[in-house]
Amino acid sequence: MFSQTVEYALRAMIYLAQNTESPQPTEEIAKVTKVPAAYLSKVLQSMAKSGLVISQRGLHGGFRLGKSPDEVNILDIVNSVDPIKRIQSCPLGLKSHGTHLCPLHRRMDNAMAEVQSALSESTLAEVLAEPTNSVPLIDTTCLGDEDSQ
Amino acid sequence: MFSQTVEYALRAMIYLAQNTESPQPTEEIAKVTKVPAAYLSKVLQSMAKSGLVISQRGLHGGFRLGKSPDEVNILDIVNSVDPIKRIQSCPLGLKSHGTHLCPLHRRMDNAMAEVQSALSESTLAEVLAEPTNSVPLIDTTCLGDEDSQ
DNA sequence: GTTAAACTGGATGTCAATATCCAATTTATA
DNA sequence: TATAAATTGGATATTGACATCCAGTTTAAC
Repeated sequence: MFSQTVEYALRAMIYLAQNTESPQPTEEIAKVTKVPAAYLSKVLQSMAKSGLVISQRGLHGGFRLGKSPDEVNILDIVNSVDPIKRIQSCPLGLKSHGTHLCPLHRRMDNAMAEVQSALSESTLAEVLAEPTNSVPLIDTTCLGDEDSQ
Repeated sequence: MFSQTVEYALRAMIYLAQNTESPQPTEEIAKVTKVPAAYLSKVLQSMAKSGLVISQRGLHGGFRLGKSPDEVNILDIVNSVDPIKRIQSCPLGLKSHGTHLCPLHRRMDNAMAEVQSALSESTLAEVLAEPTNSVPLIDTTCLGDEDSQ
């Protein structure tokens, strides 16, 4: 459903939203998010091109968010690395269908529209503010939370 | 979002729902659905294993629906060839998260749940019964429907 | 300026999804 | 029972997603 690349991009963005005080080097992000560092580098470059993150070269460089966490929603991240392609016209190229999708493709496209809608409703800030025992990227087993679900 | 294989499977099932009087050979289905015949053969085999279609070898053989069109929904078809994998537990393997997904993965999984829900609401029969100028697989440009949208 | 940390871009490798081909088998019918 | 139509299963390409590697460039700090 969602590509591995999307999953990696989301993790990296969460990490950067949790660490805004200074640029975070790829190696550090990779370690915490458990993403292959060399590949994460490409994903971050891709997100830098769309302005989701800002890169800083050189000593003490790394990546930081390009926007405030409350200005970035999940769909922005997904679309940055692996855009959801809506069905714009008949996949069979039937001329009489054109942009007026048949009931089958209308339903498939509606499903994708629902995904877009759902993902666009949550910002990074909201995801991180939600009260929970499962904080994204953070393993609390070492913190003695035996009462958690 | 959805694989090419899913698109092919849906087209084939629509075709079989439109032609229930006799088994339809792969070549014929491929021609109408514009799917590579050799590949469609594999897709049909896959759907035969899950009972969505029934194969008949030999002269006048081919494929026919394994169930009535009103007993097959779109999700059944999608799951038959390319199952939607829900997020069952933390993709990072964080023990403290386990099956209690963090807000990020909860939202991604909810989006997938919405897709499942949307796709499960339409049967083949409903898709084909819906009044429209764009009948699935059928190109009406030759029929003089100049008033269509 | 030198150095070490860090990103950049290109080349390359790996693997699963997509796609093709064909010999073997099945089967209706003449 | 001979034949032609059709699926079956295996082998084999092709392509794009995922992943790795490295030489080159940038930059903070000494």
